Amino acid sequence: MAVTHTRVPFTPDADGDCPVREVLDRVGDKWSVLIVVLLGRGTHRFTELHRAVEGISQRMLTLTLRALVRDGLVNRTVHASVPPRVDYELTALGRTLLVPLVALDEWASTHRDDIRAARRRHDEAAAAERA
Amino acid sequence: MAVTHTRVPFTPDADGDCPVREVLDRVGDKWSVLIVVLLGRGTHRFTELHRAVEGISQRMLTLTLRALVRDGLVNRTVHASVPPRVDYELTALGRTLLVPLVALDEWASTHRDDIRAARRRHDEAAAAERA
DNA sequence: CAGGATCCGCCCAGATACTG
DNA sequence: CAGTATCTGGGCGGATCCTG
Repeated sequence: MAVTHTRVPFTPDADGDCPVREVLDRVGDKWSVLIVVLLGRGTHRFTELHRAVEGISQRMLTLTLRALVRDGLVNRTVHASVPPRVDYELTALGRTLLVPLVALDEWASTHRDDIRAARRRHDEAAAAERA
Repeated sequence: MAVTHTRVPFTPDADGDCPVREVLDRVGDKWSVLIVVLLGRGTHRFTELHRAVEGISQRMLTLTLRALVRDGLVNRTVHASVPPRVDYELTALGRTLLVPLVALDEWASTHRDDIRAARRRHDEAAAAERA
């Protein structure tokens, strides 16, 4: 490969690997962020999450949670009882992730109107173009 | 439907809409973040970006840039010359986005080893399970 | 209740060829 | 140089059915 010169994604490290990609693959995921933020408000059970996230399929919830557990962001606790009860909660690591996510949330809230306005302007300009 | 109670994605607004989704659809995108950060370092031409991002197809670069321009995050400037020259640069809005993105970057850099370790632990535990 | 397993459609992204 | 246009497949995610 010898990718010499300007490989410039987000502070790539010496290994030539990009740490941000690993994170973004999780953040970029449609559901992960939602779930992390939700769990930031407290422990939840599977079904609670299923209802709360709304729109997520059972399958996706399972897969997303598995990935989060694997990454050490979420703890899964099985209570031996009938009916079974499984609790999900953020790990310490997961809670630290909450900070930048909230920053992003605030940016989104602050600038959503700007983005919408920009889109409207852009689309109208494009429409005028075609006319 | 009547999803009254706990619909809890990221500070949903009165409209029932989630501003974060709009942002995440962009941030989550594999390339957008890379390009925004790249442009954070200065103006670039199409081909420069194509080389720098590395791995991105021409098509995806075009589509990504279009979306960013539409959202008012990036300016596209066509210089009437031969050969043609098109410059891309962040808008003021785009530069404000840089801040939370860098926060995320820093989180990623700081905790990448934690995540890797967690994954290793998880995978080894799973392997031991099967044995 | 908390998933696992399977099937399947659809969309997205890559590759390729062409153009102002 | 900076794109557009078209085809194509692989994968992601939903729906459905089943289990401890």
